[in-house]
Amino acid sequence: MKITFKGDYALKAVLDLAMYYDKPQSVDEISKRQDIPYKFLEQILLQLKKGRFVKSLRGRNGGYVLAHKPAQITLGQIVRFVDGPVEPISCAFAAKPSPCNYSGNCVLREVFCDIGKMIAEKVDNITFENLKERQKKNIAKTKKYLDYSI
Amino acid sequence: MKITFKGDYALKAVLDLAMYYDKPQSVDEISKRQDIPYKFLEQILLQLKKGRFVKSLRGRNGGYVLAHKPAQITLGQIVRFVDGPVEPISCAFAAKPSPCNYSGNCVLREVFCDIGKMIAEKVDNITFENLKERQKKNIAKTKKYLDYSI
DNA sequence: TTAATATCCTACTAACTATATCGGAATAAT
DNA sequence: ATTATTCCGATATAGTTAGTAGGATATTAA
Ligand code: FES
Ligand code: FES
Repeated sequence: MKITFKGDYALKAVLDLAMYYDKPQSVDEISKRQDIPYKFLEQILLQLKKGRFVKSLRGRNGGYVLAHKPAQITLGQIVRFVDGPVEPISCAFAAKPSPCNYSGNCVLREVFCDIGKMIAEKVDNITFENLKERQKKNIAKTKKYLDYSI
Repeated sequence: MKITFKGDYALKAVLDLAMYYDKPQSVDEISKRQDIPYKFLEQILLQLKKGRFVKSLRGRNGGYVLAHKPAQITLGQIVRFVDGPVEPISCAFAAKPSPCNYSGNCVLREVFCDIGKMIAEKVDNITFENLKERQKKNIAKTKKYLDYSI
């Protein structure tokens, strides 16, 4: 699993939409809050829309909303959709593995598959509801710290 | 962690040298046994030599040998040396992390770091002695199967 | 001594990927 | 009509990947 800037931006955008679940957020708002280049984010959200992770509302006061509840979207889904398989090498892909010649008993493959499964289990068990809650706690903690320091 | 062809080839080459620990193996032999393009492998072995993972013997009857015992070389060392950090994104690099603006309390970073540590722990605890033993068992198993099927 | 067999070294290339930017069309609210 | 927004396709630029090419240098066997 290599997470590119694009993938990272996508995760941030989805998390942002999870935090503001109730009303549509414009590309501009997300872009500024998450510090993502506007035009790049535009592309990414369009892609996420094609993947049915978000919905859009066009025209004035438009923007994006999540297509599902945060608890129903996992980190793994977004990462796979934007950055491809989470396994470290193609012979270990869960979906469409392409092993080398010694395929059958390649020890490296066994190791790569182990690692792939570990990663998959992790990312498939983290939802954006989880992330949202953790984010809220982090913000509260920072606020507390700031309150004390003033 | 994304393992490239180059990284995969490097691992195969080192494992091959671990299997034939006693005498030097030429690029040609390794290339044929492991099905790696000759010229590419040449480059890779030179790089591994710079990294002090292998030693070379020049001239006729020359070749490469491991610079250390298989038990002292880990999967992680080779992967890092050839393909870079095993963490999935730069803000989670153990060596030189470069976090985003919300650095301090970025939940995504926490997750990425968790995953990075998982991967690191795995690859740092697999030595080429381990791999060699597993490989031998696999070969024995295949042989047994072939013996029965004849 | 010479031929054969090796490693060593630098440079080159073609295809692909990453990270955007640009310019405008379509849509909807005010 | 004006303004704010999404939508869409093209372009750009730099870096990475997966090699290949051509020769220099070292060692040894005949
Ligand atoms: S099957 Fe992946 S390295 Fe052999
Ligand atoms: S620090 Fe890596 S995404 Fe925020």
